[in-house]
Amino acid sequence: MDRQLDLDILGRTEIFRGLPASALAEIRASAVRRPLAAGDVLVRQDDPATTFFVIVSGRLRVTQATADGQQVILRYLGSGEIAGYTALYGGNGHPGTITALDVTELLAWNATTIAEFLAKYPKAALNAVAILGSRYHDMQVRLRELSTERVEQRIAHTILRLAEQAGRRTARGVEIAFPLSRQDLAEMAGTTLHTVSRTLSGWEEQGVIDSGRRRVIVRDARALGVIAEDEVE
Amino acid sequence: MDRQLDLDILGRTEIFRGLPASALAEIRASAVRRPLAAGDVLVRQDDPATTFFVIVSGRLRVTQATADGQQVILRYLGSGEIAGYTALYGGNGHPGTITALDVTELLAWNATTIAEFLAKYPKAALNAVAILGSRYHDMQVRLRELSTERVEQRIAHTILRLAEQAGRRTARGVEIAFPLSRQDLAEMAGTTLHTVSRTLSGWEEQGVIDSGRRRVIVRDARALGVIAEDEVE
DNA sequence: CGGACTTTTGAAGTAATTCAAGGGGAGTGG
DNA sequence: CCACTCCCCTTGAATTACTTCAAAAGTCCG
Repeated sequence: MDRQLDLDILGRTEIFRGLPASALAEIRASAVRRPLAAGDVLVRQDDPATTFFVIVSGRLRVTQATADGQQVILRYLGSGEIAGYTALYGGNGHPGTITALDVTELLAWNATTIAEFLAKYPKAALNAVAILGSRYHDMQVRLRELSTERVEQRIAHTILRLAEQAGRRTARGVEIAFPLSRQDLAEMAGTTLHTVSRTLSGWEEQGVIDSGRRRVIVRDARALGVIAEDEVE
Repeated sequence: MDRQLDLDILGRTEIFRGLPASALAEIRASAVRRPLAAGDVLVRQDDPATTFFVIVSGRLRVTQATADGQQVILRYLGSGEIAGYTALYGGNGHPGTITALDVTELLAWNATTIAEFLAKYPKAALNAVAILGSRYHDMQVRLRELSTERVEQRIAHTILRLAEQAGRRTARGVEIAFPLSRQDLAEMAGTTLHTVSRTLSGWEEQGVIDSGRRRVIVRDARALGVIAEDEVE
């Protein structure tokens, strides 16, 4: 029964979507459940990529740090998404540190098992191509934003993206469904928490957003979109 | 004979590496040769991704532009590399504009053909996973650099990367093997041509590099590495 | 040798960071 | 239930790294 549940879930993940039940059963048989508590570290930056994960439930954050401790948030991961993609192709080491934000449930395989599975079921390999292609695409867009936009636009784009990815409709607007501090936003938008704080204060006054301690609610997504796109002249 | 040559070349490309000769012959049979002159545009940003390319010889540049004309150089592509990865999985549209820098020779397939090929030969799909994974990885590193480093370090990292990717040993040092203007460097490092010019002038005085009109030669890679890594305190 | 790019360099301006201090909420422990 | 503590957030003021503006000097190519 638990098995059955997992098969349904597996069949809806981005990597195993579209596979026949027999394949799902096979991959399920070699999986290991891995529960995490909030704050647990799943993999550390530069660790060898020996394990591949699929997120059953919960939320994780991927960060990359510099030698002197500054860090950048590369991505948030939610249920159905993969973690530890480097294990799919024998890459060098994990590009970042992955930390659980909530209680999180994962399925885990070792790198060789998953690689063999991709070779056996082309659909899974094609899913992997699509996942990595679209993540690559996202990064290109973020890189361009970081290069060409001013801070206010970048913060706006960051919030819009988070709202789309993890937004929850509420009475007051679209709320980002996990705790998000000023510091977190700064590490996504490439700025400082001070600038984020000042910017959000301004938007709050204009009624564009609503925010509090580690909480952001988008009240007027359209206005935020204008801020994000508006080129200054 | 021409066919034979192409099979050898195909077998050495990042996407078709490791495939049996029969598979290579099959993929060659459905390929179309596509020659480009310097300056030709292969695909335009946001165009639907209908075609997939492998570079036989030459060099291309991938840029992404904003609505108001600012642009960023996402990547340079050389022989053996793929272009138009979006066609591999039916992604939305090309993330950037791809322009030939030299006379360039490509092989082209339409998206459905290449997708079927990946499904038929898992090794090719796994190669694609590795290619996209490593490009994704590169972008994560660049994003982190752009977020946390100051301009001088970013320019140093950019030049070191280019020297590694397209460096040619010469008597005076490692020369970047294609024309590279201050503007180009600025669009890779996220700054302006003025700042690049000033920075290179300084390095030239110190004997770290040698440069001229659209030319950069790294004389002292170690010194450049120190500049790139040195955190300011 | 003319003309179009590319590069250089100075000077002024500014967006955003850094420095600094204080305030407020949420949770904990007495 | 109140007080204490730890984060997180806010806001001013000073600083600065970098851009923008401006002009001139190279350099390559036809």
